[in-house]
Amino acid sequence: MTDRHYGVHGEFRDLLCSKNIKPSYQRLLILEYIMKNKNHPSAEIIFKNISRSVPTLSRTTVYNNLNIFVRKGILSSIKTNKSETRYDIIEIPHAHFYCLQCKRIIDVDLKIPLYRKNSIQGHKIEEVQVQFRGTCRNCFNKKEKKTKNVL
Amino acid sequence: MTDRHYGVHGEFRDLLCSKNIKPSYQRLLILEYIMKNKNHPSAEIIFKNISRSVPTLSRTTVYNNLNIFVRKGILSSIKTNKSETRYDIIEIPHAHFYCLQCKRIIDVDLKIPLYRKNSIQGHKIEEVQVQFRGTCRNCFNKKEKKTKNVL
DNA sequence: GTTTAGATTGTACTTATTACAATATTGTAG
DNA sequence: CTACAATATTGTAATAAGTACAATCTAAAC
Ligand SMILES: [Mn+2]
Ligand SMILES: [Mn+2]
Ligand SMILES: [Zn+2]
Ligand SMILES: [Zn+2]
Repeated sequence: MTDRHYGVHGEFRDLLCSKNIKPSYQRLLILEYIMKNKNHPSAEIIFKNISRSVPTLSRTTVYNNLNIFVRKGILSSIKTNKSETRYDIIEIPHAHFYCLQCKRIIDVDLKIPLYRKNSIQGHKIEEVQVQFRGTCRNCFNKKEKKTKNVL
Repeated sequence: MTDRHYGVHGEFRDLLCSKNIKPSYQRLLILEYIMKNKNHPSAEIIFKNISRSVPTLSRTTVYNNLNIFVRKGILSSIKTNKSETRYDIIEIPHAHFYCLQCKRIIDVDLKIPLYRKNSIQGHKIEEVQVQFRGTCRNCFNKKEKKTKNVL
């Protein structure tokens, strides 16, 4: 909105410009949110959090811009068990662990040659997603404790 | 429905029984469809195809039973770019290629040690999904042809 | 300051899926 | 065989995530 505000987001501003996306106020806020909260948020979570400080924000704006960011290769969209889409910054390739209990998506560093292939069995690869599903460390420990208490 | 019909599906019948699922007429048809059409169908596709011969079939039955099959470990649910869930038999582990053009999900044989791990970084793994996205061989060739014609 | 392209907003709509209650089918015990 | 209980199926209504679209707003170029 103001020049001062834009100044604060210099880094994100440059990223958007480099991808030919006009760095609007809302776009910067959305990008900033994802960059600073690397927890693979959904559109709804992003909307709720930003609209606390910007009550005029529209859900449509969030959806629109997330789609633009994905198309332009800034974000990747992650689908889990549930029906909602979640978002992650595209930077160094990594895998994800989706916890069926707490619904968190946890980064998993995994060095596999897969990420470098640009075609497989004749099909042209644009993106690779490796997703584990199960019970995360936290939830597993909690369950263990409960079991012990019962004994 | 009839004993005769059950007989035809002996193999699928046994599979369901072994998982403690009652082998109802509808369940056998759904399982049979997925087993015989290994093209990762959606609930809607399964519904449309089976209801051609069984017009009384309800969408809810299809959804219910697909969910049961997933919970019991007979099927895995695959999420793509689009919002619909697609289904695959759990047998030998393999990866998938999702074509962004024709929306087909193509099996990719990929021998990676990943499949055998049962935990990663302390998180308990129940399932691994490797999904490539891009343009499949078919669609890529079609595009090539078009480009040639233009020249 | 006007113009104009593009961004945002709010509402209505779509699509996939689930909740739920009524009905139907099955398997079992008398 | 018949009655009963347990489970499955069905149809409708509801939900949830996301998209279409038209009106309004913004910004930056002239
Ligand atoms: Mn991540
Ligand atoms: Mn497959
Ligand atoms: Zn967890
Ligand atoms: Zn294709």
